[in-house]
Amino acid sequence: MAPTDTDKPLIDLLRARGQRVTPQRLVINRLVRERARHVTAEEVHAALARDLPGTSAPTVYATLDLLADLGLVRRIDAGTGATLYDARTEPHSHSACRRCGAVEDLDATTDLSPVEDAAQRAGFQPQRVEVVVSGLCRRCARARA
Amino acid sequence: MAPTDTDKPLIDLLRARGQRVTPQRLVINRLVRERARHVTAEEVHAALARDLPGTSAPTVYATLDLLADLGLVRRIDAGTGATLYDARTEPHSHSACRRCGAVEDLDATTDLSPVEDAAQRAGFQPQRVEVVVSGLCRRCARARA
DNA sequence: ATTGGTGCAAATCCTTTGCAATAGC
DNA sequence: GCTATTGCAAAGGATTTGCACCAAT
Repeated sequence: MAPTDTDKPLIDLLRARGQRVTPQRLVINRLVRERARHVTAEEVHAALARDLPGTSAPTVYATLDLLADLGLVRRIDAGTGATLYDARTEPHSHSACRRCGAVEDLDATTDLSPVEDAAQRAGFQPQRVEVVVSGLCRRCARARA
Repeated sequence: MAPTDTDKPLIDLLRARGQRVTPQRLVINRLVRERARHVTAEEVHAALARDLPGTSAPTVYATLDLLADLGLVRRIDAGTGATLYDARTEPHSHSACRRCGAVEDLDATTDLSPVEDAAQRAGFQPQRVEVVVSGLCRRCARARA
């Protein structure tokens, strides 16, 4: 498993936390990055069948959660059934189609600090703010008409 | 099943859509309203054991979704496992604790129209915007320290 | 050599589906 | 009476757990 540039941040973070560098972690990290955004655990698992056969579903889930903890990926709960993992970690919103489940990025500049402030005022310790617009994607809106 | 004031809006909406007025629908509607906010389908089902024994889980789910369709309740997907149903339908944000799963209302005045606009620009037909702040509630933040 | 990670299988949790029986309209 | 709703049982999908083995440090 020769280290690549993609691996470096992960390796450093793992070492810093005294956690182990395993092929599963490296490959899953690569997969999430090279794929289109918004992958499900299931999609990662399927892709692994090629790159690292024998990898188990629990390992995929554990590793994706680890990457999220490390800040390398972002978890998205768009209410479409499966949790999505996004290699794009900077703040952005998502649209989620109620009918087909498609989730897309939205580039909107909204100041969400009032929401975080409200949370803090309530004694809550905010870590992340998620904005999901639900409705109908272009295709499904057309199909309905 | 003597009609109450709580029932009226539901009855009117059902009639308008040619749908039937059933005891299950009336009671579930009442329950969601009289309880604290953010009830799960499971909680409603449990409460029904008292008010209308024998009601099935599928009926609870179908009815809550119907109420959401009618605009009488709001579905909330806070990423805490179960879908929540909220009798408070006007726009407001939520905080969701990563550790204990507690979901609370947040009263923050944020203009979310830029997000809706971005969605529309992308050809998406927005129906609702959901804002969820995830982090640690007061209790869990204290417990961790 | 330690012990954190992994794979396997099974369990759990939430929700939906298929179908016959029931009850609104 | 017609057909939407219901209940039952069972299936389904996503994720987690328990435990023995393996491999990174």
